[in-house]
Amino acid sequence: MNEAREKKLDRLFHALADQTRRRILELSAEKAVIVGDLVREFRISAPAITKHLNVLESAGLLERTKQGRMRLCRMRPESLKPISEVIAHYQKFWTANLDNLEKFIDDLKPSEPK
Amino acid sequence: MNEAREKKLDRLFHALADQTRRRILELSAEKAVIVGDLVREFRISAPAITKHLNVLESAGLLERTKQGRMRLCRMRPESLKPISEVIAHYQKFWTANLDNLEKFIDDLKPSEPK
DNA sequence: TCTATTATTAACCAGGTGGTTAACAGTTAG
DNA sequence: CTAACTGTTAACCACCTGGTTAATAATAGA
Repeated sequence: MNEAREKKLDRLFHALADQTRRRILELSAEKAVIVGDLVREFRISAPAITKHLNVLESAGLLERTKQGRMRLCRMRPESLKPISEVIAHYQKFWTANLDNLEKFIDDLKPSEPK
Repeated sequence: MNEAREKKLDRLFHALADQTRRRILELSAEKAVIVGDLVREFRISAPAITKHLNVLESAGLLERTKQGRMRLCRMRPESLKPISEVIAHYQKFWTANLDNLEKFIDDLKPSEPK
């Protein structure tokens, strides 16, 4: 019943419970993206985008930096760790696909440090 | 842009974005639990619990069965798979802790089939 | 059958969410 | 300095959320 952690999870799950926000994360995961590009990508107003960015930022999922008169956004993937832990906690109840997961992890490894 | 899948993710993430609902899942993950016990566990009214159960059920996270005049609830852990996939998609961006994750998976395995 | 128990539905309420338009602020370029 | 561009803030709106109490439905037990 760690209250702070529970509130953080509230913010994380809520931030992810929206298609537009998940899309923003996807677009900003690999490289920083300009806010204006997001406004052009989605068919909603600039203030609406700003609000989504605020939600994502206050959940810790994204960080914004200034660059000239433009703002850059970049997802912080490691912010998903708490959710990953929650999910992992329940995976033991559906262990049927455990081998698949293990294989997936192996595929993920870039290369053996040897 | 699979619309149905995105809506399912909306419902899943939204259902999880509440401490009470996450707690209900925790309580009902290992064994079915009686609705009345949930009402007693939390300090909110019975109708409030019913609403939470509706949210969880419509997200596919929980199923209810009748037993006499009582209702039993049980979490469906495999319903978390879609979220697990989303998270896994981003884990490659925080591969620093990949070894820890791998170790975690190994710990999870009940025993080597040998 | 009549009563008590268990849970849901109905009706309502305060507060939050996601969208809008209009106004503002900061930065770059002429 | 002035004008244009980029993004945020302010004010507003319809709708949803999570809670309440009161009424209802369904089952069990006397």
